[in-house]
Amino acid sequence: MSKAPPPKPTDAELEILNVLWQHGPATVRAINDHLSQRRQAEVGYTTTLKILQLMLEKGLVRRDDADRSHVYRAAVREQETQGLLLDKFVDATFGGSALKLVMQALGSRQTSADELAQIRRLLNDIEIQNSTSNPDDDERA
Amino acid sequence: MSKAPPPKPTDAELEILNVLWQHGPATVRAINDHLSQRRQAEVGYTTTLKILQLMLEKGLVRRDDADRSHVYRAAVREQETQGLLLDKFVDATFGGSALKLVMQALGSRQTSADELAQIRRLLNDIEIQNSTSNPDDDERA
DNA sequence: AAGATGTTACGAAAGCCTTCGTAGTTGCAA
DNA sequence: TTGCAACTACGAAGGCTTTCGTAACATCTT
Repeated sequence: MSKAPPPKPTDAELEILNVLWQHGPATVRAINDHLSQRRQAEVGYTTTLKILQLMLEKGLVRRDDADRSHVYRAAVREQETQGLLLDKFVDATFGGSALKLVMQALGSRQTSADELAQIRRLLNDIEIQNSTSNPDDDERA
Repeated sequence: MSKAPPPKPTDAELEILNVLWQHGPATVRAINDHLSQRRQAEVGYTTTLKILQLMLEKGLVRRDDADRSHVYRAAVREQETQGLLLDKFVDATFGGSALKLVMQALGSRQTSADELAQIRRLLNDIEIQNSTSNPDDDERA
């Protein structure tokens, strides 16, 4: 008996969320301009409006309708949402194995030395965390 | 002027491809059994059949209809298909940054020491490749 | 030969997502 | 005040995906 979990956004909804995450709260007009720029063609204004209205019902965005031009802002966090989508994707495409996904992402794609270094740093952090807070994992060898 | 590229499989199609990749060529009956087992509930036999017929039209599978029970097999490779889906997903969800995806996958998820080691090995391989075949990348520091 | 069983082909329904047209409203300008 | 421009709300169409029912056909058994 409480707030329903925020649902998985669709493609168009995710595109809008990306705009909101990147630029902060915005009017339909502003969002629509960003979308039109990001794509090849113009996006119908009412299309963007409609999707935002659906997103409002789903709880993906909030809006401030004090002014005539309503201002929308993301109601879900970027990392959480990405994590949710990632889970589904890993399940459907890689049988739930995050390792396979990472291997594929790094393997079949050119990765710069910079990025590799960042990943190395992350690996170190994770291993430190594993061995300090979780000494019984499987750290032999 | 030639063969159209194989289209992006839908969720149900991907599920079937996973069965075919894992078990090799199979009849509709066998595929349907696998799907029913993998899910909670029974999958309608004709549902599986229908999807396979659509996949055949799209070029995602081939079939041998020499026998009365046709035998289907994947017509697209696992790695290629996963790579295709991964590209779309990275674009839509992480703005095209494979690095962000990897960080998220490794960060918000417990990863075993085994897996970390495998990733380290892959990183080494990649760096070796980068520095041998591409000495001018950006390897200062 | 006849019937039961299993298989393919096909049509269609239901649901979801995206898109857009239209109507109604509000605010501003002349 | 009248008219124009911008905005919201809403309905509906179109497309795609998934699901299933039904019909037609082949195969095997008795």
